[in-house]
Amino acid sequence: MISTKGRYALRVMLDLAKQQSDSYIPLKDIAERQGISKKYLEIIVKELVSSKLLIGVSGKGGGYKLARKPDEYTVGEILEVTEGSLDVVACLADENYDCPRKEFCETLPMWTEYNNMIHNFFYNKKLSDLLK
Amino acid sequence: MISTKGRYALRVMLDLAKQQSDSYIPLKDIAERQGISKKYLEIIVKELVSSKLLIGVSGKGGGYKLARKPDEYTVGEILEVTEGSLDVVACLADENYDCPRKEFCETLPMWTEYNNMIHNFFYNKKLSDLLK
DNA sequence: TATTTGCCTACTGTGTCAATAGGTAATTAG
DNA sequence: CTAATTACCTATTGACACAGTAGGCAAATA
Repeated sequence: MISTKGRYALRVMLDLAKQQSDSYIPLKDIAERQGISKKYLEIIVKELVSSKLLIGVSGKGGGYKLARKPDEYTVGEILEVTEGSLDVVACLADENYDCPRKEFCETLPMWTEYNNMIHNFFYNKKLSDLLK
Repeated sequence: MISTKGRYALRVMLDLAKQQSDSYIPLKDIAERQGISKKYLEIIVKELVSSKLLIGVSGKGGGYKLARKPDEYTVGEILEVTEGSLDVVACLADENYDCPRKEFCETLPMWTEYNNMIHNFFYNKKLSDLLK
């Protein structure tokens, strides 16, 4: 399940991608356009800034803007910031977890296939692909 | 994220699929073979029984067995019982939720595509496909 | 200097996950 | 007929994440 965090993050990124001007956009404007609580968005946007996906500037005239061009983002990297990981089962999400059943587990191959499918799906989609 | 509930359910089904005899298998045996707490499995197996995926019989000589042949189950239906739903975003999982942004939402098409991909993946896989 | 804006810490209520605990009901083997 | 076995039922727990809310501090410019 993709949580609201990830979905909101994507909508913020798209909202900013549609602003053709290079100036900083206040979060208040984005929140109003998107119909999302500004307070809640602050949490999400903070993570996007610390992951260098957005640039934030304080003070009057400040706000947020994209750090790159829309076609230089994948949906995958945006979701990964807010969702933590796109891995679908604990066996694969936890790199240092060594499952004792992995050699003969009958379900692991399917989970691996599933995991790869999802990664391909989101990492082959650019932010710009969502703009119609 | 697929939870342990779903993953355990699949392993129970597979464990039973591998028993070629038609008799009832006690949960205790399955729990020991799979290395999963029997108490926890009870919860999961109960849901499988009430969904008619398994048949359970009480008393001495009782236990569980598959209700159909392994190639007559899809992985999707097994997971759906324990995971509640395979839908990946709230907008699509909730049938009677009418999102006011759906007509112009730029992310909805992607979620729909994603949702379809996952459904296809799991509903085109039979339980017997996991037996090697 | 006043206003705008991002940034920081903390808190809350709700829900689910992953179990555990203990008892009751059903069924058959001896 | 009785004792053993097995499923089934209700309840509880601790940990954690989600989806916010609240209030104040810091930065920067008009």
